[in-house]
Formats: sequence, C-alpha cells, structure tokens
Amino acid sequence: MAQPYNHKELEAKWQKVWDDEKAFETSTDYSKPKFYALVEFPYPSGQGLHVGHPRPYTALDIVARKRRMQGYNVLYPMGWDAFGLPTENYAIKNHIHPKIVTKNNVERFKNQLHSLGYSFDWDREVNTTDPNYYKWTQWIFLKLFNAGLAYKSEMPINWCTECKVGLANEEVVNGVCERCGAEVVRKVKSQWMLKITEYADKLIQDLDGVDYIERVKVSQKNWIGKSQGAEVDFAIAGKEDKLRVYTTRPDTLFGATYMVISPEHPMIEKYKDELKNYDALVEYREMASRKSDFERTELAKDKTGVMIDGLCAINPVNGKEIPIWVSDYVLMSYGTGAIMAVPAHDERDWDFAKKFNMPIIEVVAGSDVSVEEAVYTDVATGTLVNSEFLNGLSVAEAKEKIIAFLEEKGIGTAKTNFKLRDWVFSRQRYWGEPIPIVKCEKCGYVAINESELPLELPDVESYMPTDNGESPLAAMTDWVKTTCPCCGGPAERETDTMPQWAGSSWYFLRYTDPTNDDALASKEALEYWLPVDWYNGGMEHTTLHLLYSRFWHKFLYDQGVVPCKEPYQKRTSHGMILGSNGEKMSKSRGNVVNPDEIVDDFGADTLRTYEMFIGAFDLSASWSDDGVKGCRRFLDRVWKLQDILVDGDVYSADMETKMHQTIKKVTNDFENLKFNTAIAAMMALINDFYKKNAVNKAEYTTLITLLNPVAPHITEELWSVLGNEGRVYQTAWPQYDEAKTVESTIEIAVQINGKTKALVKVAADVDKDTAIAAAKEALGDKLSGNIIKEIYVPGKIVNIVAR
RNA sequence: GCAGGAGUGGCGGAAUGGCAGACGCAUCAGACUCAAAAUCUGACGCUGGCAACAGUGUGUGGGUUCAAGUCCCAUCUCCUGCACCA
Repeated sequence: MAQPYNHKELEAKWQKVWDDEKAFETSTDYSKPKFYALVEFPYPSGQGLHVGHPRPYTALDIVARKRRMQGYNVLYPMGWDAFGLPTENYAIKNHIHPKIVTKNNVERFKNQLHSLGYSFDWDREVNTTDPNYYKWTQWIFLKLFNAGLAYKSEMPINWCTECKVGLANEEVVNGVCERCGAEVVRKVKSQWMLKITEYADKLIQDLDGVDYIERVKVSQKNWIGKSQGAEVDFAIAGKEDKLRVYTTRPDTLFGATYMVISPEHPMIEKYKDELKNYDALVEYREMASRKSDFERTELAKDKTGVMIDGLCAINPVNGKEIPIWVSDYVLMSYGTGAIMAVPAHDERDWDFAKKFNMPIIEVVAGSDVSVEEAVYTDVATGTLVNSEFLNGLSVAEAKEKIIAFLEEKGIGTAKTNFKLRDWVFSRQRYWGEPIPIVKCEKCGYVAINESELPLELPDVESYMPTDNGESPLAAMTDWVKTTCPCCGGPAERETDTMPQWAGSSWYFLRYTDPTNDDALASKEALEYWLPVDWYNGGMEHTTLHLLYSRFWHKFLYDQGVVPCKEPYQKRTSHGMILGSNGEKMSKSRGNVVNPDEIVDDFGADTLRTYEMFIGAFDLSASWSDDGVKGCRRFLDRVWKLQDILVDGDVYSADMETKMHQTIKKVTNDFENLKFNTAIAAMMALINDFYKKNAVNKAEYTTLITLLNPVAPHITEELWSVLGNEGRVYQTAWPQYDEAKTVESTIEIAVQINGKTKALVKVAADVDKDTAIAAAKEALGDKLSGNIIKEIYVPGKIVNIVAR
C-alpha cells in the first residue's frame, strides 16, 4: 500500500524544490521561441487573496507550464497594482504609512500565491508604488505632455462627495461612486486630461488585427461609440451668430421643425440681455444641474424644457424660422451641445414634440409619423419626401447629396463624433504617482527634467484629503515650492496625483526587463517579448484598463518606444466565482470562501483542479464544497493508482487507443480554455484503470505528465515515486499519434427514420455496403416497409429511411 | 430601449448536424466493518412494465433535414454591460 496522500507535506516540499532549482526562471536566450502569458496583476487589498483570483491565474499557469514542456521560453510574471484608495483609507484610519500597509499586503498576497504553486517568475515581480517603477510611469506622462496629449482643463468633473475625489466617467456607476457608493455630483475643477480621443479611430480599427473574444471587441467599439454625420450651421434671425449642431441624419434637414440646446450652452449667457425669459432659463439650468446623471436617465421618457423667448433660428435649407428650446436631454458634452430636432424620425424628438405640440413633418416615406412606433425609418430602404431636391432619393443618396450641398454653401461639413471622452487623469489624493509638472507664473505648466525622475512621493503628516478638494500634498509647502526648469524662477509643483489606471497601463512592458534603469525596458527585450501572446482578465476591465493600456501602447508605438501597434495579441476573459447561493461573494452576504482554508484542508492541487473543473471558463460559476471534495477524491484516486501499478514500459494493448485519445483531448482542451473537459477526460482514464485493476508505468507516467499543469505538486511527487528521471516540469509534453486515436472496431447506431433501433459493431474502415448489411441484420424484423434511402455516416450511424 | 451571453436530469455541467445527459456531486443498492466513516463495485432523465422493451425528453411555438440541444424564423425568461451620444 502506498503512503497516504499528505498534501501539506508534499506541497511544501515541492514548492521549496522549485524555488531552489529556480524552476520557472525566464530565459534571456532570445533565440528560442517565446510565449508571453499574462494575467492581470492584483491590487493587494487588506482582505488577502479572494477565491476568484486563482481561476484566471491557474488557467494561464496551466497554459504556461504546458508551453514550457513544449519547448517555449515562457514569460509568466506577476506583480502588484498597489496604488489606490483602499490602502490610503486604511492608512488614514489606522495611522500607518500607506507604504507599510502596501508592504504587508504584498507580503501576504505573495505567500498566498506561492502556496498555490504558480510558476510565476518572481525575479520579475513589479510593484507600481516602487519609485524605480513609477519613474517610468512619470516618464511616459512627460512624453504625453510633450506630445500635447496631456493638458490641463477647467471642466465639470464627476466629484465623489465621500472620497472627495474626481472620477472618470467609467468610475461612475448609476450616478454613484463605483468604489464607495456615495453620490457623485458635478463640480468644476482644473484637471489633467489625456487625449485618448486622439486615438479613438485607431482603437477601433486595430481591433481587426487582434484575437480578442468577440464581446470584448464589441464593448470596446460601443464604448468608443463612433458615429458619422455632419455639423450644420443654423443662422439666428437678426444676428451674425450661427448655431452649430451635430447630426447623423443630415438627410432629414427638411424635417427639422425646432432646435434644442443644452441648458449649459454658452449662447444663453451670451444673449442674456435680449432673452425675455432669461430667469426661467436660469432656473431650468439650475434644476437640471441638481439632477444626477441617474435621475436624468430615470426621467428619460418624460421630457422637460423651456422655449427661448427672444431668439429664433433659420433652417438653412428652406429658410423657415424655427424656435430654439432648452432641454436637458441634450448634453453639452457631446457634439456641439445643440441639435436640430426632427421629430418625425427621432424617438426623443418625437417625445418632446408630442409633449410641447411642435409640428412633425415626415421627410422619409414609409411610416405613419403620427404614432410613436413608426418614428424610425430604415436607413437602407427609406425614400425622401417633402425635401425639395432630395425627394425620391434613398437615405444614403440623400446624405451624400445634402453634405455636398452644405459644404458647397459653406454651412456644414461631414463630421465624425465619438462617445469616448478624454481621460480625467488627476486625483486629489496622496497614494498615487506624483505628476511631474510644475506651474511657473511666467512659463505656465512646465515638465520637470527627465533626469529628476522619479519624482518621489514625499512623506506627509496627514493623508486626509482636504475639504476644498486639494490633494494632501498641497499642504507640503517645502515640497510644493520649487524652481521652474525653464526660467529658473519660482514655481509650484503639481499636487494632484495619477489615477490607479496609470501604473497598470504599461506594466506588461516592464516585466520584459524589470530592473532596467536606463529605459522602461531594453529594445531587445521589447522586440523579443512583445506583443503579449495571451492576456486574460476580467470583463470589468474592458472599457477601463484594457482601453487605457491600448491607448498608451499606441502612443508609445508612435514615439518609437515599443515595436508593435497592439500590446496584446489575444485576450480572453474568465467568469466570476459566485458564492454557493449563486450570489456574488461578499462579507455582507456571508458567502465568502477563503482560499487559505481550502489549501489547508484539501491542498493547493485540489483548489486548482476544482476551479478548473467548476464549469466553462468564461461563464460565472457557483462555489460548491461538495465539488471541492469530488476533486480531492479524484486526486486521491490518482495517488492510489500506485497500488495497482503493474510492469510495462509501453502502453498496454487494450489502453493504447484510450491513451492517445486522452493526450489529444487534454492537449487541445488546455489551449482552448476547456479545462473542465480536459480534467473529465483524465477522470475517465483513471476510471478505466480501476475497472481493469491495473495501470503500467508508461500509462501512469503519461497521466501524471498531462495532469502536471493542473496539479503540479502531487504529480511531481508521483513522478519521483515512479523512479522517473529529473522532474515533470522538465519533461517533454506527451505526444499522440493521430492514427492511434482511432479504434479498430467501433459501435455504430442503427436508425430507422432517424430513430435509434439497434447498435452494431463494425470495423472502423468498413465500406458502406457492408455497414448497411450489418445494420439490416441487427435490425432483423424491426425493419418493414419500402426502403427509400440508406445513409451511412462513417464511424457514426446507419440510417434507413423506410415507409 | 440597445448590445453581448445563457436556458439540457435532483444539482454543477458534456455533446465538429449523427446513439442527448460525458465527467463530477447528491441519492439508492451491494462489498468491506461489530458499527459508522472512508474506500471499492453497481444503479441512477421522465412515464408505463417484474423484465426484455415501448413511449417520451434539451424554455415555448413553427420550419429546414434522412437526422436538430446544435441550423433558420418567431417568442418567453434570466444574467452582464451600455443607456436621452442627436
């Protein structure tokens, strides 16, 4: 009898051996074929590792281990996205420096990850809060600044009333702060902005060249929100001024019966003295600004507005005077903040027109414009009516003609717009990268010299953000007061810091050469390792981190810093692990599972196996303690195969086909993220061994090798128990022979009219006539009526169509 | 509302258009045991039948096909994003 499977002893033993042997060190031999596998580096929170972390980490660990065994030079690194609010808040509460908090959390996370037996190359660990790291985050910022892509702007930002910090649009969820859930209000502040919009087109176009799962591509495209249309100038009666609008349907210009401007539109202030109802307009604006984004959305159906009394516009194509309204359904932040309303063919305009009794003129034939459902007319099939020189044209033709007309008259141009906004890059917080800019009274905003990087975060007394919205750094007079690198005069440092997204926007570059002092990474390392071959991460980062990092990468490509346009060749995404009740794990729901306990009770190999077996990798899955037990039982059975070990250095005859089939299945399934079925195949294999009560060394060794990426500790132990040379991790991945995956005799189903009536054994290479003859014999007198058709699908079925 | 995904036993989930339910869990039975646990073996969609077997079955309704969980049309439910973007 074999010794009992003692996971604790054995996992500690092999983790130490791998460390001592530097088993997973990445080679700097750049002549070997490379494979760069990447998982999103975690934020080292105070709660420690969550049971959700191991799912993606184990998945790519499996792929990485398998690729190593297949002869690739594999880079599978890990690091810490360690700047961020929770650490700072914890520091404030407990009066501990965020640096210390981070250090402790990182230590804990690292121990936890280590206990799971991941093949990360820890020599390449990075930490975004390390000055040697953020030196290069700042360096990239300076590049952006020098290229004119970083600018300061007075603008209304999303202000979290609880965190006292400006948020990007992406961080506001249903009108509340993504982090703390507090109300978000609009507040005007001077902010650093990054011109991600400059790259909007490229960020869409270059998706064609990469292998991302479809839903990631789709959400990125929707988020960027490209639309093509035209800007058109409407004259204002009796004024020199024009009112410019953006529309995607310039073809419907003849149907524009009124205009709407956003409550914040500057025109209201400009003509305040001439507006007879200025007070009412101001009142409406104030009411609108008090509404949160959430309320605006909630009230979407019920349109509100005020007509401007004192100004009216002229439709440029037919010279008709039309009123101008103010309504909060028009957003100042998109297009020009003003629209032409075509109620016959736009649902929102239709709602508004119905409520305020505005005329509705049909300009695209084909529907009854008096009922709401008919508002929209198909772009491809509609024909223009009531539109003078556009009459009879299709929508597409009319668009072309009207744009040409507008351009010729100088009253409009074709225009592409994006929903994507520039990235609000400032945070009024301590625990982030200092922005390496000074403000000089003479020279304005000036970049500090590259030689002064990293601009280190100074120690402060208090990390509390101030009520006036300044960063805690603003109170550090000594640090703030500096000299201008340009003129040498007195200057003040920028006291805002960067958002957490900064450090994570380029970390995958640093892994290729993590200790380089002269560059963010050497040219050779970047040339060799990029792009990342396979990047797995959460869906929640699709419109944030993934988009931001693609933007930075594209910028660095244009600067000649990186060798390729896109950072990640392949992007996959894992599903969430939910609590056993099917709800998201959270303390308040009391359904949190601690990975440490699973490792302790069942072992890292069991946890890894379970998380891979739990279900389809890209779908969410509920935790099940019984499922964990089942996986432990599987590993126990793998272990106890020792008891039925028999002689044999080649696969036994009755197992040969099964062995080759299993190797093929596991090999393919690992590449396709189908870990659940790969493990199922291995379970089925050992069930066969137990049924015949024998496994030979060749078979056992192959099983161990296939299972090694999933359960590295137990398989390494069994490898040595079997007396094999070296280690499993140094072994070549098992090969299969396609010819040997096919059985010589097979059982096929015999159907009458598509219903299975019998089974029959035939030779795999049997010809059609023989197969059908065998099938008829098997059917015997079940077969009756006239045979109309006989179908033989080799290796699958015989179907006899009879009537 | 728009986009993406998912609906299969008691449960988690498998199925290049070709025997639906692999594999696991739970359950039941047998072996071992004084007994229990663990372990091993077997059964296990539903209905009828002692059984062989027959019928039926992948959210719902149609369709294509010799053959549909899989393809097409319609429809319902759930999840996940986005949401007055002109």
